[in-house]
Parts: sequence; C-alpha cells; structure tokens
Amino acid sequence: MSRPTMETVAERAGVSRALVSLVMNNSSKVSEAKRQAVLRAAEQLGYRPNLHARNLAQARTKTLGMIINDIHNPFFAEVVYGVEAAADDYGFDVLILNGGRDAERERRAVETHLQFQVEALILVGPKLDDDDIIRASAVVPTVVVASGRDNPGADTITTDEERGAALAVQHLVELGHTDIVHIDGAANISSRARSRGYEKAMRSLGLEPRILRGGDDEADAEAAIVNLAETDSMPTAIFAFNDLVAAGALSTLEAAGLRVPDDVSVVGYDNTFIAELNHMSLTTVNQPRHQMGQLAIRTVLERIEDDRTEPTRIDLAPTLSVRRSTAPPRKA
Amino acid sequence: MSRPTMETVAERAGVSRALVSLVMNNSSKVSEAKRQAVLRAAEQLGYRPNLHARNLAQARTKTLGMIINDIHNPFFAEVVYGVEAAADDYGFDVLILNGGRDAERERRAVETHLQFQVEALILVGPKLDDDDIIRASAVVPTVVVASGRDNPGADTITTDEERGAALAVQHLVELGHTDIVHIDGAANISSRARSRGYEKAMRSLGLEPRILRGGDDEADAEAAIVNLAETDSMPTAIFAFNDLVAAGALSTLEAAGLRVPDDVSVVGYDNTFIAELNHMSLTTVNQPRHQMGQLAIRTVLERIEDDRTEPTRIDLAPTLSVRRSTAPPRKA
DNA sequence: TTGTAAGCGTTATCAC
DNA sequence: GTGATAACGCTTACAA
Repeated sequence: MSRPTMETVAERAGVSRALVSLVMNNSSKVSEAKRQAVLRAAEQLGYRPNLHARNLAQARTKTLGMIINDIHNPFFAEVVYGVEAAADDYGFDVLILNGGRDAERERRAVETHLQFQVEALILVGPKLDDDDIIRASAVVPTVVVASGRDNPGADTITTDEERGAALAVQHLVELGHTDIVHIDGAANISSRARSRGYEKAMRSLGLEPRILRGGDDEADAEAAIVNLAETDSMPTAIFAFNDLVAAGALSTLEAAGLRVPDDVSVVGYDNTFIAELNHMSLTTVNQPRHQMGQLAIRTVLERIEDDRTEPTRIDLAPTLSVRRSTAPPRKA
Repeated sequence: MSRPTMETVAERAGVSRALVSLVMNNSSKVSEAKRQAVLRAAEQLGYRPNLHARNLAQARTKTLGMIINDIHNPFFAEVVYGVEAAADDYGFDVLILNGGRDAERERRAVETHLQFQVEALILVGPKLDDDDIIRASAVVPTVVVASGRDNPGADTITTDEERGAALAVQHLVELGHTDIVHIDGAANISSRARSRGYEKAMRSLGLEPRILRGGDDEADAEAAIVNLAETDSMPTAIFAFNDLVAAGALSTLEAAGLRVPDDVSVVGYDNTFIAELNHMSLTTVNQPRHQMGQLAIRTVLERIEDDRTEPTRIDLAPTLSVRRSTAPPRKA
C-alpha cells in the first residue's frame, strides 16, 4: 500500500540499497547492466525518491523559499518568472508561499520555509519590518526584491525609484507641462522614494510640487482627485503612485468630463499589464522585473556557493514606457 | 555553525531528546518545570524543528501541493486565497508551484510535489492531459479546480460554464440584442464549454450563432474583429471568451470608431479585476473563486481523513456581473 | 563496481 | 513523567 522505497527497488533489482542510490544520482561508477536493472525495477514499482529523506541525509536541500507579498499583484508575477528561470538553471527548486499583504502571515511563511530548511529566502515586496528581516537573514541568506529601502543584513535588488519618478516628471515637462500633481502611495513601502523623486525633480526644474495623499488602488485615486477638484485647481498632468491609481485617475477624470490626454495627462508606475491594455494605454515607469528575479537568484547563490558575507545592493535603472495617456497640454 | 537540533536543546535543558519532542508537540504529560526549561533552551538556541526529519518519522506531512496554471492570471489568485484560508483552518501547509502555462513544467511540478510527499494535489486550471491526471491521482488524492472537463480519477471543482455562457446570452437578449457574436478561446481548456453554452442558448432562443476563432488575449480579439469587419457584418453585441479578450474587443472597436456600449455591447468572462476597473467596466460572468478554493480543500480532506474513494464533482453556479459595457442596441 | 553500516533529526514504543 | 531505543528513507564513507 505504502509507496515503494529504495529498499523495495533494491530487492526487486537484486542489488543493495546503496547501489540504487548511486543509480538515482546517476553516478558513473555503476555497471550498465545493474543500472538498467535498477531503473527497470524503479519504473515498474513507480518508485519516487523521498525528498525528506534525501534532505535529511544530505547537508543541503537545493531548495529556495520565496515569499510573495501578494499573489494578486501582477507586478510580482514577472519577478517570479525571473526567479524560477534562474533557479532552474542552477538546479534549485523554488517553494512559493503567499504573504497575503499581511506581515504576520509573512512571518509565519518565513518560519515555514526555515523549517523546510530552504537554503535561501527570496522576499518579493515584503511587508516585514527590519527586525524580521534581520532575524531571517541571520539564519539563511536572504534577498529582498523590489523594496527600495535598505534591508539590514539582507541583499537588496531594486530599482532606483527616485530616478523612476524623475523620469515621469521629465517626460511631462518635455511635453510642456508645468502644473504636475503627484498622487502618492500613502503608507505603501515604495511611496516615500517615489514622492521624493517627484519632489526633487520638480524643484530642480523650478516647478512647484503638489502632492496628494493617495494609496494603492482605484478608490484612493478617486478620493484624491475629487478632493482636488473641490479645493484646488486641476493640473494639466498627474503622476500616480502606481498603475492602479493611474487607472482610477483615468476613470475619475473622464467621469468629470475631462479627456485624457487632451485635458489631463496621466502617468503610472510599474508597467503592469493594466498599463498595457490598449484601452488604458498608460504611460508608466517600467522596472525590469524579470531581470530583478534573475539577479535575486544570482545574489543568493553567491552567498550559498561562493560564501560571500557582505550585503549587496543592486539598483537597476527604471525606464519609461510611453503610451497614449500623455500628450502636450492643451495650450502650452 | 549548523542549526541546533533537538539533541542540542536536550543537552542545554538537561533532559533527554524524547522529552524535548514531547514539549515541542505540547504533550500534556510533561512537568511544568521541565517544559519551561526546554522552552527556554530552545528559545536561547534559536531552535527550529526540522520538517524533513519530522515528515520522515511520521507517516504524514500535513502538506498540500498546489499547482497554478499561471501565476500571472489574476483569476487564479482568488482561488489561491480560498485554498489557503481553508487549509489554514485544517492545519495544512500549502506549497505553491507555478505551472507557467506549460504542460511539461506542470508535469515536473507534480513530480516535485510528490517527492515532497504532499498529502494531496490541488491543480488550478491545469494544462495537464487526462493521462497525467490519472497518473497523479493514482498516487495521491487530486482535485482539479476551474477546469470544466471531466478529470478521470480526480475530484473536480468547477462552475457550469455552459450555464455561464447562457447567462451572458440571456442578458444580451433581454436588452434587445439578436445579433450576437462569440469570440471563442481557441485551444483554451474552457473554450469548448463556453462556446457550446453560447450556441445552445442562441439556438434555443431562435437566434443564429456566429462563432469567431479567438484566443486568450487582446491581440486575438483584435484579429477576430478586424476579420469580422472585413468579411462580415458587425453585430450589435459580442460575447468574448474571457475578460482579456473582451478588453481587446473594447479597444479594437473604439479604434474603429464604434462606441461601447452605444454601438456594440461587450461581455467578458471571469470577472477578473480588469473587468472591475472603472475605465473598462465590463459586464462579465463571475465564478465564485474563493469558494472554489475552499471546496477544493474540503474535497481532498474527505479523501485524506474520511477516506472517500469515489470521485466527486462539484459544479457551482456562475453569476453575471453587469457593468457598463452592455446596453440595449441602438435601435431595437 | 558493489555491499555494509553509520548517520541525518525527528517520532513513537517501550520500559522504568 | 522521563529516558532509551528503534524506526523513517536516504546518502556516504569505507570495505570488499
């Protein structure tokens, strides 16, 4: 009834357990005859190695633990693909646990991964605080992806988000805009850097920044814009914290009878597939997600295999994807 | 250097290894004094149980393996949350592997999960063929979520997609449409059922079905509609295979100077957050994804704990989410 | 090239 | 209550 083990295979093939092990790990020092016999026996029995036993016997697990802030968020999916592709190349399995936008859940996920003896932790857009990350990285190599802040003890793969925001501002200014409002990400982890980038860029161009409190979804954008319409003047361009907020801006503006980009230009951030949708066609700041994923793997591998111990930080360059939500202002 | 084990903790606490085990599994038959001593020692050493050792020693792993067709697809995320919530309730860990829209990758993922000795397999929108599923379900309880076809040997949690398509048609007909085109999902797994539902509903209402070959993304919709415009007449309503195809229809129609819903109504399928975006506001067929996830867990648990052996199939009822992409035809 | 045997970190079954 | 001791399924010297 229970699953066949090496023992079973060994008996069937008329060899010792150790020999079966050698065959399974395709050692070169096994005679072709026995190898065939073992493989045949394994095949017939439907033998499947027990990873727990293997991991216990060996020092290592060849397994990496990844925690994704929110599996809903399409931004992270691309990072995952990058991570998986690279991990494949190096023969590592990647176990995914969903953080569910909740620090407590993430903490439990870290714990689960550690109990599984993963060789490294890859945290994608984590909600964890510094202490959590310090604690984790004291146990296994840890790399944080897509969270601009400094992560003590851990490696960091991110993009320069101040620069990303500056790209957005530059683009709008080049089009002729001077009255550009930023709807920020409120408590979101990347919000600070993006706002700062916006503000610096505006000032360095001699323009007055205007920052509205936003958030990370459509409703937040709506609230911000309604508030803007009531208490202040409508700008000719809006730079939103992310694509979803930009999407909210789009519909709120249109509901108010304003055309995008004719009356108001809108720029998003993240280049998620929302921005790509033809019907939205959002100009947005792009982060090289796939590459970020790959670098995450490379980085932890340097710790695992080459035992680097100094924390590393890689700041990739964001780029701007120009689409149809931006245009010169009505009258320059 | 290496991580502390029960042995280490036992020494430190001045007890036997077995006693530590009892404490860790909070057995009632341990004196309070020793319990405290053990816990303190574990705390100080940063002891963490080794799941591989535990899983090896015990018969079971309390772990479930989930494979997601494509982590990009927001439709699946919701299912994942349902699965996780229910699994939590029953004290199971859920390991996620990404199928990457590729049958071969999924096959490897199944293999990995089996080697990890998961107690059940949850396949969300799998690309695997019948044989793969038969093979898997011969080894562990397997439940297939969100794939309408019959899955021999496995349990199935799905919605009645024929019915979903019929809901879309009914809605359009009630609005007054008679000329309704369906853009299908081509080779996609759910395409057959949805097309069939559309066709039956049309015929039963005395209307002539027109089915265009589509696919599962925006470009497919564009191709279908351009083709339609060139070789045939434009209908007053389009029922698309899914939301993304519907989104493609939206932009292609508007690019052609047609207004939605004034000139053409559009209905999607899946109620992903694309449909929810205010700016898209797609009428679409909804599947109770969270509930599907929960039922998946319940179903496999019946096999694991109550050892049911007969395959089960649950067909949930889809519903229609009416938004702003549908309206009565121009002149009824 | 093959087999023997020890050990990986737990749990579980006994005695004490 | 507590502590030996034998599994669990595999890898890995070391012998043969």
